[in-house]
Amino acid sequence: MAIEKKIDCVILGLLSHEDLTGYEIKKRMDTSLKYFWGASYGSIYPTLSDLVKQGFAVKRDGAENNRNKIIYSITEEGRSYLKDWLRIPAEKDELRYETLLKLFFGNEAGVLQAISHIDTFEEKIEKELADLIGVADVLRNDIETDETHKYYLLTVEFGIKTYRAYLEWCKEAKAMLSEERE
Amino acid sequence: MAIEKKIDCVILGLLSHEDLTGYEIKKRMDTSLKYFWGASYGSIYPTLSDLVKQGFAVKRDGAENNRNKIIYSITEEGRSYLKDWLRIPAEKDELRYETLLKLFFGNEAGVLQAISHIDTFEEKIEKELADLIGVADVLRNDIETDETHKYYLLTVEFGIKTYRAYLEWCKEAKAMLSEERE
DNA sequence: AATAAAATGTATCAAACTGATATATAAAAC
DNA sequence: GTTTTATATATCAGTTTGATACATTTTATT
Repeated sequence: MAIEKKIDCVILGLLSHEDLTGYEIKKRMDTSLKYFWGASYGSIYPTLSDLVKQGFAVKRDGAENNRNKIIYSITEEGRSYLKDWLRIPAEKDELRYETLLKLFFGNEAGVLQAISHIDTFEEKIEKELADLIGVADVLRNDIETDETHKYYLLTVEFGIKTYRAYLEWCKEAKAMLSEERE
Repeated sequence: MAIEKKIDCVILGLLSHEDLTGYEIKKRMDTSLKYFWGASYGSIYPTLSDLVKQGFAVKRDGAENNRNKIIYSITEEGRSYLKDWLRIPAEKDELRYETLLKLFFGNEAGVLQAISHIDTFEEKIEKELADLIGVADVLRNDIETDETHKYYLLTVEFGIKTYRAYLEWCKEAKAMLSEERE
């Protein structure tokens, strides 16, 4: 039983915390995980079907009150599969920054345009850093209540550290580019 | 003429510096660009054909001395397309770190395994940081000769800054996890 | 000099994944 | 009372990866 797709493991990871619908899984991706992982509906829904077929998850009808939703739970086999995946070292840590790409080819467009790209990046990072600091504060408060939050906080602190480094770089990069102009 | 695929722009960007074969483009991806962008043969060769069809590149037979290789050059139309793309702000800066994913679900596997993932990450980053520092030294020396190297250096310094932040985080994260154990 | 190994070069393909979109209902806001 | 937003499932064309096949040339080893 080879450990293949990452998306399988991510969804099982989320289901190991709590029962979720496909829609809720997508929400987790777009909030808690968005700084280091992403997934689209086009991968989530088919994967949920596969997980059920493989016996790693079970679905039940969640029509309790109102809406026709499908709630998924992890099985023992699923939890064991997840643990196997967690044991093996991470294979790939990848960054894909269009900002750096445009900067790399900056000679074609000139200094002013390069500075403009850095400005845009800086603003975005400042906003996201403020967000992350907020999340970290909340997490530090209820870290005693929920064990999983300790690990969650670790990833948030990774974000805060690197975003601060990004902002330092923005300042230095712009200074370097500006001084070239004189 | 909408600006669609990123891979088109990356290849045109590389061709704006120098004429290249598909194989050489892949090499650039795996060296100069690898810290912030990647591409596979499966996207490079078909894209080169498309670029020729669209008139953004021309190919010529490079069988001068020995090997049957195909050398691609950017056209004026290609350069103009590239400039258009460089003008518009970056749309997506994305991080996809499996290490953070495994850490996020760390509660399932425990503190020791989390520390082990951080150790692996730390070692990899230390190696890559040493690499980047070497590249930066080389670039700073010939920055006068080649204008494009100024922009190249900017992206390398981004890497150095963030990798140092990563290493700081590794230490703090491990300290936090270790103290929890007592 | 012979042979093995590594590098250069083009090319394709199944499988994975994204981004967009379609559809429908329920809750909230105006 | 009506528009807008949120909840919820689902699919699909187009993009991209990772692996592999194939062939030649250069470098390293014996």
